[in-house]
Amino acid sequence: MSVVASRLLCARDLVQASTCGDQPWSSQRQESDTLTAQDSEFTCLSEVDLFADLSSEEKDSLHERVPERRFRRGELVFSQEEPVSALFVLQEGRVRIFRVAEDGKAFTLAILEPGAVFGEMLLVGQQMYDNYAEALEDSVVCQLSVSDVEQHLLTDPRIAVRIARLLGGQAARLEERLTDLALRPLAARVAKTLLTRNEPTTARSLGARLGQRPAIRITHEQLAGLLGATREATSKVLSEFAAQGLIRQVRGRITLLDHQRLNAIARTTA
Amino acid sequence: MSVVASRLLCARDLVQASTCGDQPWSSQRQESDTLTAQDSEFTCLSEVDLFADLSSEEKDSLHERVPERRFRRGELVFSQEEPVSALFVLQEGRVRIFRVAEDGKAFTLAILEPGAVFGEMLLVGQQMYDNYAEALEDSVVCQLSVSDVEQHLLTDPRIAVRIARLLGGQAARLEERLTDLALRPLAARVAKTLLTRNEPTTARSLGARLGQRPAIRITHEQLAGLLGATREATSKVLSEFAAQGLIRQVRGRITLLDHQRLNAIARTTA
DNA sequence: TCAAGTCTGCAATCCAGGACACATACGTTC
DNA sequence: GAACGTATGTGTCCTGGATTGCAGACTTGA
Repeated sequence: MSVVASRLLCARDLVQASTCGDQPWSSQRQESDTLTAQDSEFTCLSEVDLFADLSSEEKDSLHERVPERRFRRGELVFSQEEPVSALFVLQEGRVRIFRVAEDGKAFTLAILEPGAVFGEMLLVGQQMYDNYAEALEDSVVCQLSVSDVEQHLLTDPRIAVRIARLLGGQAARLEERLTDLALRPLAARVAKTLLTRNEPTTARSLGARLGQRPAIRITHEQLAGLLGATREATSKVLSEFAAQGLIRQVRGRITLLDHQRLNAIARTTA
Repeated sequence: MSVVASRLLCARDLVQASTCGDQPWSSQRQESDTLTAQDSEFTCLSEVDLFADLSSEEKDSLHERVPERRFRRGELVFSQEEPVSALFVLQEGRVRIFRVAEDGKAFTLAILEPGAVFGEMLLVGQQMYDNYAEALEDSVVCQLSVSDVEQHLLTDPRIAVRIARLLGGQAARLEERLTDLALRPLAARVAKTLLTRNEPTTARSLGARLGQRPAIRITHEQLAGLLGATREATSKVLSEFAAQGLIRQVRGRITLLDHQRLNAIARTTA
C-alpha cells in the first residue's frame, strides 16, 4: 500500500511559472463563456457560504481588511515551516492540500477550486497540523488574519453555526473516503472520485449548474495522490475506463460519458 | 486491501447477554479503585465538555428531559433501518461506530468510551449517513432529542463553538487516519492506534490520568476493524510486538510496555 | 523551432496483506 | 466439569497494487 512519489522538491523549486502565458481557466472559460463574464471576480466573501449570513455592509467592512495574496503554480501557501496563520479563501486558481510522510511520499487531502475555504482548523484552535497547501496553478487567495477571525467570526453565532456545518461536512466526507480506502478496490475509488469531482460543489461552477458539465481538470498523478494509489495503477484503471467508453481523456482533463456504469463500478467492493 | 468480515449478523442476534454476570468495567475498576467511587455515575452532561459552558442549573433543567437508554451487548443503537434521531452521550459501556459495505465487510470508524458524544452529524443537518452504532458491551446512553438539540444547543453560541471544536477535532483525526491508511504499513498503524488508545481522551479515564495506564480493552478483531485490516494480519503484528516485548497480551486486553519503540514503529513508512 | 519538462502508456517483477483453513486455548454457561 | 462460543496462533496460497524502467506524445518557454 502506498502512493505517488511527488517528492516535496517538486512543490518547491517551481518559482518560475510565467504569469502570462497560460490562462489556467482558459478551457473552462471556453465552455462557460456565455455566462457572466465576471465569474472569476468575486469578492472573497460573497459566494462563500461561510459568510452568507453577513449583511453586505458587514461583508464590505470585513472585505476591506482582507489582503489578497497571489501564488504562482507550485508555490506553497502554507507548510510546516510557515504554519497556517490565517483563514484562506481561494478566489482564483486551484490549491492542493496534502501531507508528506517521512519517506517523501505524499497523500492529497483535497484539491480545492475557487470559492473553497481552507486553513479552517485554525478556527477551532487545532493547530498541530502538518498539512501543506500548494498552488496547482497560479492562484489568488484572500486571507483573514487570526484577529479578524476572532473578532468577526467566532463571536458571531450565525457564523459559528456555519463553521460547524462546514466542519461537519468535512468530517462526513473524510469518513466516506476512509471507509472507501479500506473497503473498495482502486477502480471503485477512481470512479467515485470522478463522479464527485464532476458535481458542482464549490461556490462557483456556474457552467456546471446548467448541466453543462465541463471536463474534470485533473492529471492522473493528481488523482492518484487523492486516492492513495500510484500514478501507474491509476493510469491503468483510467485507460480501461476509456477503452470501455466510460470516459474520455485528454491530457489533464477527463470527461465522464457514462455516469450510470461508473456509478455501478463505484459501488464495487472486492 | 480489505477487512474483517464480522457480518452484520454478529451484531444482531446477541440479545442474550446476561445483565448480571460480567461487570464490563470490572478490571478498570480494580485499577482505579482508590479513586472516586462514583466515577461510573455521572450525569450525562457533566463531564462532557460539549456542555461545559452551561451553568449547573441549565444542565439540570436539560438533564430532566434526557431519557436514558440501555443497550445490551450486540444491540444496535442506530442503523439504517433506525437512523440517528438524537444526539447520544455514552454513559456506561462501549459503543462501536461502523459502516458496512455491500459485501458485508465492515469498517469501524470509532470505538467509544464513556463520556463520548455520538450521532453528532445530526447537529449539522448532515443526514445521509449509513453509519451503524453497536453496543460492544451492555451500555447506557443518554439521548437528546432533535428538539432538545435545536432549542438548547444550536441557539446557544457558546455551545455552537463547542460543537465546531468537536467536529474540528474529529476531522483532524480522520485526516490523520486517512493518510496513515494510505501511507503506512499495517504494523505502524497498529502501533499508532495502540498508543492513542492508551491516552486518556475521554472524559473519565481517571485511573489513566494518574499515569496508572490500564490495559487497553480491545480484541484483535476489533482492532482490525478499526485499522481496515484482517483479523489475521493484525494478530500476526501483535504477536510480533509481544515477542519483542513491546506489549503484553491477555485475551481481550493489551498492555503497552515500550512506548518508545512503539512510537518508532508508528512512524514507519514503507 | 527546439529543448526541457510534463503527462500518459506499457510491461516485468515483487510483496504486503487478503482469503481460507484449521488448531488451540480460554471463559461462560448450565 | 462438559460443552459451546469467543479469542488467538499459524500456515498456505493468491492477488491487487507497488516498484522500476522506459518510451512516446504534448506543451511550453526561450
